[in-house]
Amino acid sequence: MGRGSSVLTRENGPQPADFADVRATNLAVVLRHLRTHAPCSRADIAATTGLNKATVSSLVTDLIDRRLVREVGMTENRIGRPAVMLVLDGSPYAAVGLEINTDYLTAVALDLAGERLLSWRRAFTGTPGQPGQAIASLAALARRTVSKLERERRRVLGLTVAVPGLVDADGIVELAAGLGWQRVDVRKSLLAALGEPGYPLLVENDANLAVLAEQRLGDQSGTGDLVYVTGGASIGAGIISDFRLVRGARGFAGEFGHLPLDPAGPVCGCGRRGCLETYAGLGAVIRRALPDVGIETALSPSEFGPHVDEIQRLAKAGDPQVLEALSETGRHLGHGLAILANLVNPACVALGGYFTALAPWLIPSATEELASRSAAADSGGTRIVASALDSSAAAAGGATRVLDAIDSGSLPTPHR
Amino acid sequence: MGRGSSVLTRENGPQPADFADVRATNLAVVLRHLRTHAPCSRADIAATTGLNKATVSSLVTDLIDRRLVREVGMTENRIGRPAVMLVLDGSPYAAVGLEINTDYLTAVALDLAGERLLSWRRAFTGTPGQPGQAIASLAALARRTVSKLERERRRVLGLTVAVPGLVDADGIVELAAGLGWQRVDVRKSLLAALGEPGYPLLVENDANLAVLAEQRLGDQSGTGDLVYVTGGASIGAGIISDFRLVRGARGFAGEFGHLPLDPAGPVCGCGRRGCLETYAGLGAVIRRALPDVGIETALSPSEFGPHVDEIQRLAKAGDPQVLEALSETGRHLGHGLAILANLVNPACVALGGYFTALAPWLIPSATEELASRSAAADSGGTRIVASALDSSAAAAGGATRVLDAIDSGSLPTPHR
DNA sequence: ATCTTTAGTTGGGACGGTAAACGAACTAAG
DNA sequence: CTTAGTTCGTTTACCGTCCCAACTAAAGAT
Repeated sequence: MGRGSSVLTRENGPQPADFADVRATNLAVVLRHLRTHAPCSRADIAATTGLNKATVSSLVTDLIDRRLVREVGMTENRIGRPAVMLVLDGSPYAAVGLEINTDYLTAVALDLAGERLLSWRRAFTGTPGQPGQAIASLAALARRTVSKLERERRRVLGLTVAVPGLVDADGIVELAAGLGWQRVDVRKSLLAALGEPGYPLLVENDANLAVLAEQRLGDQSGTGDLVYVTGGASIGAGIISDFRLVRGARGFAGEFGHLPLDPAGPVCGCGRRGCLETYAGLGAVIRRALPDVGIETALSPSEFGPHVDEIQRLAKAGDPQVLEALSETGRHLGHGLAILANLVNPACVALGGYFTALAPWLIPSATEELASRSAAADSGGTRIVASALDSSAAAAGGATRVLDAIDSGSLPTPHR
Repeated sequence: MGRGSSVLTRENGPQPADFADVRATNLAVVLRHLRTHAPCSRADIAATTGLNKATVSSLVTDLIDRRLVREVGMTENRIGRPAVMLVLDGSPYAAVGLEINTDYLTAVALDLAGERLLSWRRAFTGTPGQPGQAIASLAALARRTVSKLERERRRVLGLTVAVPGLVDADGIVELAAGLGWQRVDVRKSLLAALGEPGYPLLVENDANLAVLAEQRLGDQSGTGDLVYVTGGASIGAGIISDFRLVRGARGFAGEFGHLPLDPAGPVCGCGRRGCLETYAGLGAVIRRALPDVGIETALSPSEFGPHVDEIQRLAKAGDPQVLEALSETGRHLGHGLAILANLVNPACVALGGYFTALAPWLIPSATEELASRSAAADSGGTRIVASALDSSAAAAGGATRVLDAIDSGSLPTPHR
């Protein structure tokens, strides 16, 4: 009745199915069930998924052979034969996500169970127009990460790079204003710098990856219609609709920061007037909340952190000027979110970046503004919440994306 | 590398697959191939889809048994054994779409091959706050349509109703401003009025159905990222992203008409200021292009058609005031579309409703505005085009939706 | 000790896709 | 007319996967 009728069908071109597909699908079903419900027994899996007990046994054997699943002890003190409990096997694999941003590089690695293996962050300042240096730094970080994981005898399942900008389907960065990049083939350069590694390497917009992380690792796991808003000098949105990332024809969806709110508004860096960023970007908040901070020169990205901390401190202390500044910022943000919500009607908007730290003071006015501008009653069900993830969200999303591929049936080979 | 890895996998909950799914998938593959490539032979299908010849034979036999496919003659004058050509069998089935709008009711029926069996339109004026009457009229139209089709010995595969408003996943119309409806359970009422018919009955937003029609029947067939904009007194958008309709958590996505363009703009019917509708809605165009037409009273919906015709005539004649009015309207429309395009990055925006007739004069300025407001170069690849469909687009989309369900593998029973 | 309950395995059956061989039906050419 | 060559579609044997039912296994309950 509801969404898709056949499990196996896709809407686009002819894609015939055979038994291998059935097997892959069911392996993935078991894997996903185990990811969310571990530890549990074969019998549990059969009962919950509807698969036959015999089939589950066969699937689990296969997954154990591939070292994706491990048996771990038995249930006790219960009527009947004790059950062998199963969990995802964390140890033999790792998924890597990297993020490059204006002032830092991040690396995150997750094991198959989603446990964080490492979380590195280093300061970084790229020279606009010189993406080569930045990619070299990124490659160095990738090498260090991968070799650390390989020293732990883990196999790297894939690596995804988050870039704050427009990334097309082939991993070419069309435009990244904050980095000063234009038409940079990050995927190709990085593949070359890493010596054509065996694992898949992908490049994706940072907000798109962050929303994946929010869906998988954050509070909103299980929500099928979700938006994540990055908050920094620039603002971007990652949109998930019906469990799928909205990328658009070229992969440029989610350009949220330059949403025009007011044709008579202040001039934005992009040359137009009244963009959301000029009202709710980090610069605007700092100007509003901390007017003593110099406004004449553009703030350096590395200065942002302390200012946000200061704003948070003052807000906690109840400073009226700061509270009003945040309330006003929230209203503008809510204005922008209302536009987004009317167009894609998410169940939830998660505020990331600097918004997360200031969320308690932004959300009330943003929610109010959203409600007043929503076509549907009750804001169409859209709630605004603070992201549960920290600034490594995009990198974590990159690793998550690798795990998603595994969960969708493209399993690693049975292990040599 | 690109989109999904496994054919059978969906991202959400555990959905095990078995043989029936394989069969359904492959039946659907053949059906879809035939829809786009008919007439063609079994051998063609096998070669193009990658399915085995024997499998195709078996699948085709099955489809012929279900009377979905028909053999039609042979190839001649060719080396080798002549091929038996196959086409979708139009005759035994029909899919029905209805539309209710402020001033008309529409019924469209398509056969399996997508050929139009009937296209009815009748004037209609509902009393706001009295949805019961309107539903009775709709039910009468549905009955007439269905009985005509059954007299032709066709089986109705399904019926979908398009409503210009917010429709949730259960077919409840949350709000339809133009009709004066609020929380009307159209699906339930109509099911009751039709005596619980055997075919599936669904209710959906008009723009959502129109975009399906545009993708399937219009010029944009095959495009996976597409937007359709309805243009009448109110404006709505139907969004398809990666071949799937973007509905949102409650089904309220695509609320486009009340996009705020300017907080200092004119007051809109919704109570806010500067909504897109006040700039690009039909009323605004008429006021701009035909200032002699009374503006003091709200225009009745039934008056719209002649005015649009008049504007079109004057535009063709080169009337400078009308050309300027359309150019300005196009600019505002482009402004709104830029917001939409930055968020979902469609390959194409199709202009429907009254926009279609006036498209030649709207598109140039709209395209220019879109380009100047796009974050990506080249407008992110988004083109603005006139819809190839007429005012029955939403109803046709309703019928298309029924066919989509068939094409996705939920085939009718083998025929008694 | 026996019964009950639950877990997981085994063997048989059905189903559907694959591959290769085959007959059918045509054209081309001697 | 005969023979070769081509292509279509079916037939046959095979294999992999799932399902079902019966079975074994291992515990607590009586």
